[in-house]
Amino acid sequence: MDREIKPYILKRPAEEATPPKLSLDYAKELNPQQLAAVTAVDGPSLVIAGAGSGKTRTLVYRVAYLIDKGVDPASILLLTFTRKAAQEMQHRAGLLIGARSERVFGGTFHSVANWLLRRYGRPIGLEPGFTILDRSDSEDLINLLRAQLGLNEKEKRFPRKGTIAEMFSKCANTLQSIEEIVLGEFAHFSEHLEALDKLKRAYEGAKRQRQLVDYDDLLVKLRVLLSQDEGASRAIAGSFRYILVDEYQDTNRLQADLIRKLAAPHDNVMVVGDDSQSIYAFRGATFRNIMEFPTLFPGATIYKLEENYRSTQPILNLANEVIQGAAEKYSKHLFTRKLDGPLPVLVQAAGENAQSRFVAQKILELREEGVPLDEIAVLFRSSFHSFDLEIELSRRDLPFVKRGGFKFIETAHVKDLTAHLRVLENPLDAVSWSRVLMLVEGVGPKKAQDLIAAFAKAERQDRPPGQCINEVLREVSGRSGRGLKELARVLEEAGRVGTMTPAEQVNELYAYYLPILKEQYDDYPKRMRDLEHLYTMAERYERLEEFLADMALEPPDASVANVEAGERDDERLILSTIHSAKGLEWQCVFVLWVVDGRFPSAYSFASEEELEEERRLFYVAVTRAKQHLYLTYPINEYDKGTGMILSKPTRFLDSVSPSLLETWALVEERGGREWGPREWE
DNA sequence: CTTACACGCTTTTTT
DNA sequence: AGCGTGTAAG
Repeated sequence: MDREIKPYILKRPAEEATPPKLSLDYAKELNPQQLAAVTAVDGPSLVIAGAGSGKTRTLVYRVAYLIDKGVDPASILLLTFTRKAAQEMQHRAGLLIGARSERVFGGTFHSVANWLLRRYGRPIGLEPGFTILDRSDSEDLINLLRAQLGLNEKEKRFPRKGTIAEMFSKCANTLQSIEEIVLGEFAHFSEHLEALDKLKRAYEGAKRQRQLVDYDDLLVKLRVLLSQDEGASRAIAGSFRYILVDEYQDTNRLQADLIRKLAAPHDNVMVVGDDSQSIYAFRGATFRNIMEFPTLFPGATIYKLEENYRSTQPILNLANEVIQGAAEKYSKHLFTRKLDGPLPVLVQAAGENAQSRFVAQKILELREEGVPLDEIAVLFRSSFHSFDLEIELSRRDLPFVKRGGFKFIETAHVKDLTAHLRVLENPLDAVSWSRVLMLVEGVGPKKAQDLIAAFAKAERQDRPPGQCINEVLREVSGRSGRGLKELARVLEEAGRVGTMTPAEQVNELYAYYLPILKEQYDDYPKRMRDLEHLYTMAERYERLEEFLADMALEPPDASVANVEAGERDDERLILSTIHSAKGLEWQCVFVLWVVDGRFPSAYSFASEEELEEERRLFYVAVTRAKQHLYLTYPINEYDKGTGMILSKPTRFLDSVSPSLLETWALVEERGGREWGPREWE
């Protein structure tokens, strides 16, 4: 029997329907200053956007406006501070003008440079499969070379690997020589200048030879490419006709120069930022970029966004007073129409645990009052400042996620497993090789280096490098022989080109690594779950190269334990370093450890410039709050680092009029409960 | 000569 | 918790 077949129409998603042309009423959706910036004509423009003044909104509408006017989305370059920010803007632009926005080229400076270098980098000696070194990888490589050059003979105190990496990084980001950096900022190591210079050359040579690229190199090499290879330079600069840069106050000299070069053919650059929120000087950023933009791009138009849509007047009053003390800034005056709201509160706690208990208790109260948990954030200067609070929150079953600080990808077991993936992708990667080899029983630093040297020797033109390496591994006899043969087997298995997805490769290597993991860590069950998490992340990729690059450039910031704690409840409290809270906002914000010595950190006491940066950091923290702001400071805390007893609130409140703050002191409840949670444990 | 392991010291912020 | 250093064991 024949059945009648009825057609059922599958609709195209709404976004793909023909988008309206210039249908947005820009004048209605934006205030006059925002509108002026959004509809600015071609040429350079600088948007000074105070905290909460609708900076993202302005950028999103600008993108929409350009596309609406007929600009090809693919010719718009949107440089943001995190890839998340780029995605969010693309999404919001999509809501305005449809799917065309997806073709906007957006990301961080580093991810854009990564993309361009893989595509155009050959002329300057970069193969598309190059490996990105994260900070600890580059430290490891520096350490290796230092040993090889015999520079760790300890006659005089030689800088640690971390310090050396910092020096090299500063050179790259501030466009200065090693001599300028050492004499200027590390004068106590100036006697080692010659050795450091030699080490720096060795480091650069080793990276070049082995197709390794550290974070700074991504930018440095792009700059080299733009100035040395005319073909690539024309192709790149020609494909971006409009450049938008977010968070311009946190760019460094190198990045400013890149923008200058990318925009050379047309000068269509709009940079957006707030000099008062510049908080990345430690990695070479300088708010002078924003001050000097009009010099770099003569004829730039300046727009100022001064209406704050985020915070109440009492919070803004405090913020304005705090930043009043800053030495150098574009003058701007923030105002709001939300006149009423509670005064910010300065809370004195008898100690760190009292502070934690206050925060936890207050959060429970706020939740009773109807404030959702994900509208509350706890901010702090340094990642470890929240350890005690984290324990307190777990005890009370308050779900939270922590942002900033230690990254998933940086944990030892995840690094171990990815090192295996990386040697498959780039057999020249000596840093990963040494990590991989040292995991084998009976192999230490010496044998690992010998093996890596043997790989280079065994290499022959007529065969793939992996094969030569495996032969070397198989020939080893003695204590480590068995382990190395096993390693060769699994690498061959996982390395079959083209037949395996990244996820399958992870799986293969996981099976090999598991016994090593169990041997090494007592808490291996937790770590196993992290590695399974790595597997699910790998499933999203088709190519190993892409997976590894993304892991280095945009590492997921929570370890699995945290994520799970959060997923029990879709509402979760945010704990975050102030740096990671940049650009975000909450109904209620707590700032921990607002005590002189922690905030500003005692490290910054010596330098006026660093103190200024801490002040701006405090300003950023305060301006995250919409309604409620609690600043807490424990007293009588002994600081091991400096030997000081910390008791005084941050100096940034010294000049603030008392009428702008409520002050509370915590008192223990009398009677019933004589014990604190500490003894109860 | 190497590897493995124990102990004390120091710890900012991140692409 | 991780790094560098010193020491015992292979």
